[in-house]
Amino acid sequence: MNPAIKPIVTRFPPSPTGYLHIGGARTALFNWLYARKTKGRFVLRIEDTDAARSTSQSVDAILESLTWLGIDWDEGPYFQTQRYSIYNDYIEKLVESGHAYHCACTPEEVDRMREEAKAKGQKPMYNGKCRNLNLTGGDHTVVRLKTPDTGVTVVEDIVKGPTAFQNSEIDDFIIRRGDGSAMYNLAVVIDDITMGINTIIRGDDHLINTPKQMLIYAALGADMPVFGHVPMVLGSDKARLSKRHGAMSVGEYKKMGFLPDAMINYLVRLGWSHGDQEFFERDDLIQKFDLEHLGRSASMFDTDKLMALNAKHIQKKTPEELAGPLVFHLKELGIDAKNDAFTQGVVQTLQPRSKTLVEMAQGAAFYYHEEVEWDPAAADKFLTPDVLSVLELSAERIEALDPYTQEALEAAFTLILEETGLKFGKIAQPLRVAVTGTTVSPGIFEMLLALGKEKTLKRIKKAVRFIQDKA
RNA sequence: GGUCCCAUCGUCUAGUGGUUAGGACGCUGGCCUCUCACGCCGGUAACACGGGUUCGAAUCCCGUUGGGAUCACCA
Repeated sequence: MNPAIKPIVTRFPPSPTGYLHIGGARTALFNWLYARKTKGRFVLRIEDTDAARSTSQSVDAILESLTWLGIDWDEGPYFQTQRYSIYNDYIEKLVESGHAYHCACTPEEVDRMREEAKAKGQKPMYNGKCRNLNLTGGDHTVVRLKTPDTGVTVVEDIVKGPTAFQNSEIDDFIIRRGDGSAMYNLAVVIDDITMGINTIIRGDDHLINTPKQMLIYAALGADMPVFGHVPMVLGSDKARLSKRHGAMSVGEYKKMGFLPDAMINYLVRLGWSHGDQEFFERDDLIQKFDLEHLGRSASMFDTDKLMALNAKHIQKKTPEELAGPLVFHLKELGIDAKNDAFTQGVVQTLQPRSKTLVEMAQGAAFYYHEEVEWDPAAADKFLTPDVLSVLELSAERIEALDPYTQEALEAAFTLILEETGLKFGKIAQPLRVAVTGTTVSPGIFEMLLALGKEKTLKRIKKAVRFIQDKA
């Protein structure tokens, strides 16, 4: 198949009944990647025909999450609620061609049929009562597809392999409700046909719908798309991912300080592989993604691994790229920061030691505070009379530094060490506590540099006074 | 229950008849070191079970077991 002649067209069709969750994001990602890789098109379609559960807030949230992940669409979003007349045209066609028929049976009647069938140990199916009655429709009449009684429908699934379903297992399912609205299986097929979708990658909870949908394609004489059903993402107890497994919406992961690139990297590896490679950047992924290496078995979501990947992506990014998102997370901590040279300097010191942006923001807080806030225990242990003179000397030497660079700082302390005969370990912790307030921080020199001369001096001097007062 | 799908370290996976079964996360020993990290070196740990096919099976077939999905005038 020459892609120049027949471009790949994929789609993502979320139901706006909640936020974009992890599993949905992964499905969207697979479709998007495949479209991008093949230079095809990616269509976004909102399946909002369930009026009771669909909300516009959900639509907004889903669009926002996709945008955050960097998954962009070439067409849409289309809304199924705006396409009812299209579905009806096709349903009429199906009735006229004899592939579908009106059915006047009430839901109660159908329930009874199912009960009776069950009682006889048979499958609970519609018994085809109206099948050959040639009803012409009317109030509360539904339309059913006339499905074959014999033979098999084989889904040539590109991830599961060929999967056969006995047509006798498929009953004459409803394609249009009594109120005139189209049912899911019909709407999906008509949408996919009219939108030119030729590659459908979706969760394997849809695998059982597929033969029904294929029957509609066949009845319409339409080209069959390529199907690929990827396994579900499970929670840590191997049950389908749900709220009780913790965060499941993409938005929550943004709040927790994950990078979109890390999310994408993690999600794609959940069910797809490229040999031993674990770390992928966007462009690399678009280039390497394929359908051949999609996995067939379900996988569990593992936050630890996401975390590790996030740390790697944080390390790979430039301070410029990270400063913006960091500002957002600093704001969450009540810190007003800007994406400027100062923040970028801060980022640089924290990059190798932050697994998330939240962690980075917490580690960065001390840089922004007007006054140092010492951890009592740390101050008690390290801001002691025996380091008073070194701290004073440090302040003196730092004050004289011009220019204030990391090299100059290192040189100044090398000299102090020589003069005093102290080991660096002796003065590093007191200095760290004096300036940051805690015993944990980035390396002394890079940290003093990022903090700036003025704040550094102010804090060391404050520590000196603190020790003097204590004495 | 019927139908369908799935099965390699705890987790994500590589593997497509012949490998000391590889990598990553986690856990862990060590190195590095101004703290915490990063990084580097090493360790731990898997082919669910039973039958076949084959000179030879993680790889192919069947069964068992165990998971999952689905059985609507929801999507």
